[in-house]
Amino acid sequence: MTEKQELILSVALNLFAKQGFAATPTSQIAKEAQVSEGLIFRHFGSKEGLLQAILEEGQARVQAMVNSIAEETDPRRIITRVIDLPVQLIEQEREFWGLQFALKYSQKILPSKQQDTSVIALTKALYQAFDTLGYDYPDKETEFLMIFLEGLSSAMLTQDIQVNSLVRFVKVKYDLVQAQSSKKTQLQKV
Amino acid sequence: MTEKQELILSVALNLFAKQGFAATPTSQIAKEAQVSEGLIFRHFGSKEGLLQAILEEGQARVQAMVNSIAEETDPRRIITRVIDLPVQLIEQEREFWGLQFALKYSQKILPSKQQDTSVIALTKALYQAFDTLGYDYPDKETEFLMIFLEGLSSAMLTQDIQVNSLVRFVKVKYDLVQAQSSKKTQLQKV
Amino acid sequence: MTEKQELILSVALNLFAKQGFAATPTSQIAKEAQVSEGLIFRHFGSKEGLLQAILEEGQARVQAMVNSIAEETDPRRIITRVIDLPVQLIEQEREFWGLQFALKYSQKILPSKQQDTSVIALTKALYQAFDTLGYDYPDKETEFLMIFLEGLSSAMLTQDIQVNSLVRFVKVKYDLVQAQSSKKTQLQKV
Amino acid sequence: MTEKQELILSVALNLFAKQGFAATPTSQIAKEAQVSEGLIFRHFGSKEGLLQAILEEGQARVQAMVNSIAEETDPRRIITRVIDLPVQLIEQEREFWGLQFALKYSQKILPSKQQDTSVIALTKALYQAFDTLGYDYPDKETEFLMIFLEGLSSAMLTQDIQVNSLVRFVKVKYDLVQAQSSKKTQLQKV
DNA sequence: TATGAATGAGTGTTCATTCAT
DNA sequence: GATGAATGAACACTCATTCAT
Repeated sequence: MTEKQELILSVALNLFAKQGFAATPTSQIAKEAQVSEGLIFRHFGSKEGLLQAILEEGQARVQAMVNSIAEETDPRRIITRVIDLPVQLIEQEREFWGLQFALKYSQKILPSKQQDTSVIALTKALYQAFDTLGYDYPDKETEFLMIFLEGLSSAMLTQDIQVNSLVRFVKVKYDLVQAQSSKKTQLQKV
Repeated sequence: MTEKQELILSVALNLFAKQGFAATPTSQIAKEAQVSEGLIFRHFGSKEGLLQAILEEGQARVQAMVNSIAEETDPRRIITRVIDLPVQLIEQEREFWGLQFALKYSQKILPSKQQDTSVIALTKALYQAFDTLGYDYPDKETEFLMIFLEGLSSAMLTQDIQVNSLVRFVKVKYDLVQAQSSKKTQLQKV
Repeated sequence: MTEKQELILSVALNLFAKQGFAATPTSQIAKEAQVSEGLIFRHFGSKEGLLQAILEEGQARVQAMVNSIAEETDPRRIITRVIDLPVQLIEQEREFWGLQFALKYSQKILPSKQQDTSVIALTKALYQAFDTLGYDYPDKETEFLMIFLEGLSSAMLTQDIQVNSLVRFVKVKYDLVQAQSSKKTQLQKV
Repeated sequence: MTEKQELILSVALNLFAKQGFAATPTSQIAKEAQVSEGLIFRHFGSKEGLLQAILEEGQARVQAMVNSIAEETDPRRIITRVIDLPVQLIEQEREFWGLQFALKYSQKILPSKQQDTSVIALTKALYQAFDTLGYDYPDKETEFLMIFLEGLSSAMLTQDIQVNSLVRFVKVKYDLVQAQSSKKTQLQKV
């Protein structure tokens, strides 16, 4: 991966995230990266190929974090880290994840099996954690949490929310940290 | 709103949902609606105007349901109906909501104040419900549930999930229905 | 076929014949026809489609002449008219035939069954003429003449030849006209 | 002419013949010859220069054969060999001649004086042969035969014809071989 | 109201050619 | 000699939009 290739990738991610994939002409990428337009096609074959390269680079980083979580043994720690994951990812690479979400609904991308792999690994780890902790419906519990986290990611990207206090609130729900007050919630462990 | 206008709107929604807004040429809409391309512009001014019209028509229907929920007085009933709302909406108008989600991330959305209005009304209703029921952090509880429901909507649109059992699971968590088994969950009411 | 369509067709034939199909950009056709480039694609779908339209228009005219020959009954008259055909065609529409020949070798065109049809009809008519006249190998005789005429067409398009005297010479060979001198050729009727 | 130069020439001839000159990118030639694209330009200066080199190499081979014919003294033998020439050339180097014909009509040809030279030499030899044999219009006779042979070459390249029997038929016409049957043709020696 | 011919700015992509190494 | 990254000028084609009828 040459220097210019990295440059193109980074400029393209910027623009795709800001303007959307379809709305970003390759000519603009070339201009802002100060390379010829042809170079994009020499290296990535097509605009779509460029997008793939961006996604693959990002997915590699996700996979590393997911693997690290899957290796944990303490169930509480697994759940905690899964809850923290979207916040970390999005804070580190907000643009990448904005693009990722935009693509999910745009009929453009078959989510590159790697993403599926991450999600599956995460799901499995969560399930075992809930199971170990004696939750009665660990599968539903897992599904519930995963869906919430998808919503959370989406909200972080599109709204102004106070993530930290919300995350803490969730962790209290799952008994991962002490509530600051002594009061209990009414939410039940099903 | 003449017959042809309705026809254009309906064909356009179909195509936008299936192919995406940017990827659907007005020529295709015209052909499938069997009207001339010029007519679209005479009626809706621009392609963007056509999109607005679709969105507004849909929002009107949402607003009606939201208002009906906001008029409820029983807090449990409010929460129940809020939880049921996304399922109802998406089952009734899956195409419309697919488009709505696609737009949300596509930098395209001029968020049509009406949508905000609905969300605000819903948020307020939920907050009062949780407050009435004595939840300690009704604001966080509201935020949590709203975000979960956003995730749920998204999951319904992009994955194959068993909504009914999941929704029931959630309702048990919020003590809105009896758990089928006698077991309790570990989730705490914060 | 609107006025502008005809205009495009005629300008395109001019340019294709002069510069070759591949070497003529649609932008140049548009500019010289003083229409927008998009109009070419609206009417003919693609550059290739434009070429097809040109060829079909020309083939229609050929077919008419061929049919007229095929209806002749006098064998001498048939042969005479077949010999005269390339000269007439090329003198009338030199550009069209230049294009036609260029295409034949350019791997671009499958010669549009209509052309085959004309050739077959001509071949059949010639065969019957030679047969009627008692030639021993009317099939070979036909093949020989057809191939000569192809060479003649080619020569008319690429060289400066005195067609008239050459054609007369050929007609004498086939005993269709009187030799101007009394001498005989040595060419044999096989 | 190094080994790599020959390799490039041969690959390029293959591709030009198969796909046409304009439709063959230098990148493809480089890839199939397993050399860098730059090397083509170092050796041949330009794509056009590459074509010239191919053409010249081929012409050299033609010239040799033509010279050999021109040195014949027996007029019958000259005519025979001229008739056989296209068959031999095309059977030996079909690709080269396919390219040659394609170029002839493609407005591309800078007719490489060498080709003219061959044709002129052939024409002169034929003329003398016909003259010696007492043909009344040796010039017309020559022109006629040359044009037929051009048609024959073209037909060999574009159609499926039985060349051998046709060539034999022609030779009988010119009284160069005995007809297989005893019948005579009606073709006259003008 | 309704048509559809016409526009023109833009899009992704190709390709012969150059040049630093 | 040989490479391959890099260029930039084209190219075919698309599409939202306009307008005369």
